[in-house]
Amino acid sequence: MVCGMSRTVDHRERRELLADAVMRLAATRGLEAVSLRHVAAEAGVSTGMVQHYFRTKDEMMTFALGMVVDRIRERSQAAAVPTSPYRLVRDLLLEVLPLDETRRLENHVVLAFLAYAAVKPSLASGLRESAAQMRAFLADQVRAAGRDGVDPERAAAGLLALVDGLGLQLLSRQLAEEEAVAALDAQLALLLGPA
Amino acid sequence: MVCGMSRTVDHRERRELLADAVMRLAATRGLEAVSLRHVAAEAGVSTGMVQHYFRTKDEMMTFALGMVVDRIRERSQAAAVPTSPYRLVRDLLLEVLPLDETRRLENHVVLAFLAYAAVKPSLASGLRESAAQMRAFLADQVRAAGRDGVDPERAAAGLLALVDGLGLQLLSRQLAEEEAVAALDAQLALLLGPA
DNA sequence: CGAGTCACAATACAGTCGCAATGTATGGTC
DNA sequence: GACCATACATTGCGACTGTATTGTGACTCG
Repeated sequence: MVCGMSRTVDHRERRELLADAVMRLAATRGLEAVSLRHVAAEAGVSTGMVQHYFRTKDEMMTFALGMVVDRIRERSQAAAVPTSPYRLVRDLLLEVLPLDETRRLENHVVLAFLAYAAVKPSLASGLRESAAQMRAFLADQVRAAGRDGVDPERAAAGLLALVDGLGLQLLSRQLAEEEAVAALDAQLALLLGPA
Repeated sequence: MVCGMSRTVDHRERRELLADAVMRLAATRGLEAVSLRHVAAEAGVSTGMVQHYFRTKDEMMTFALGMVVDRIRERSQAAAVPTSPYRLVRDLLLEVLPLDETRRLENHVVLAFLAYAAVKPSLASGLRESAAQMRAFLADQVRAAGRDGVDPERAAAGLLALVDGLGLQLLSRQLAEEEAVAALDAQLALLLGPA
């Protein structure tokens, strides 16, 4: 081999395997339960291997968070089939809400990291960028809907906040899934018309 | 003294002193930095004293969270001067948002505990109860406003979610304070009329 | 066919954790 | 003044943490 890549194993793949273990641990037992040994046990490998692929715990955490964020983003984009702005926005936001077990897991992880990122600003940048991206997209769609009397930027920010809050309440079981969807639909009807 | 109260010191007061230290630590360095020793150091006392007033760390955490929730609730009630439903709701929700440093601190703590409570359900009950209480109040006010076409329960849930999300984005500096207030006002105008 | 790099495993280490046990000083009760 | 519960302070312990170090096969390259 000429390039400096690894010889027989796929680094990325291994790191994602470990990050999956991080995610499961964080979601089921909290971020504080995420230690190198626990991650290794959860993934069924030795702690030495974890250290081999992540030189430090911070590196592991950052990678895991990035992976979760990427997955959410990818799934959101996959759900965005170009129909009406209304459907586009609705599908996108529904994809972000924790309405099934895997998304609950992911949102759980994001929440844990969000609380953690308030202390470690290096983690927050990824979150912020991803949110800004989605806000811009939402604003475009609201603008395309062309309802007069609504400021697209403002509406997008409001929608994003609403979805964040709904996700929060879904995670803590304060809201049933239908209620959350209904609340979102009501808001969409107000902003984008009853179409 | 006849009653079984403590002799010279006020238990409640001491516990609140320690819980204040917990809150400062949680807000500035994260929940994971909250240890008996750190709390003791932050409060300027010995770790033995912390143990004297809280038999276990869990007890300390639960008390601290309850204290924060109570403070937020008390301040909200204090802000509720009976004028129009619109003003009532607006003042209440504005009081919940992290718009100054102390409220940032408190919201920060609530967020940290919220992430933690997903794992320890015993902590979540207090949060849930407090939220349900506020939701009922909001629904009453929306009903009193009597805008037709809006379901009060649904609108209250939506408002609560919106405020939660706005708080989240304020904490992570994704939103400026004026933007958050503007988003809230826009939503209130939609729900309660432009009054 | 050495030489070397990669992928991992195992262990050691210094530090911190929650918690329990113990010591002591101080006030109230009789 | 004897007695005792309260209010701390101190110390120690076992478990656990992240990280550094070292060892060991396997595979590649010259």
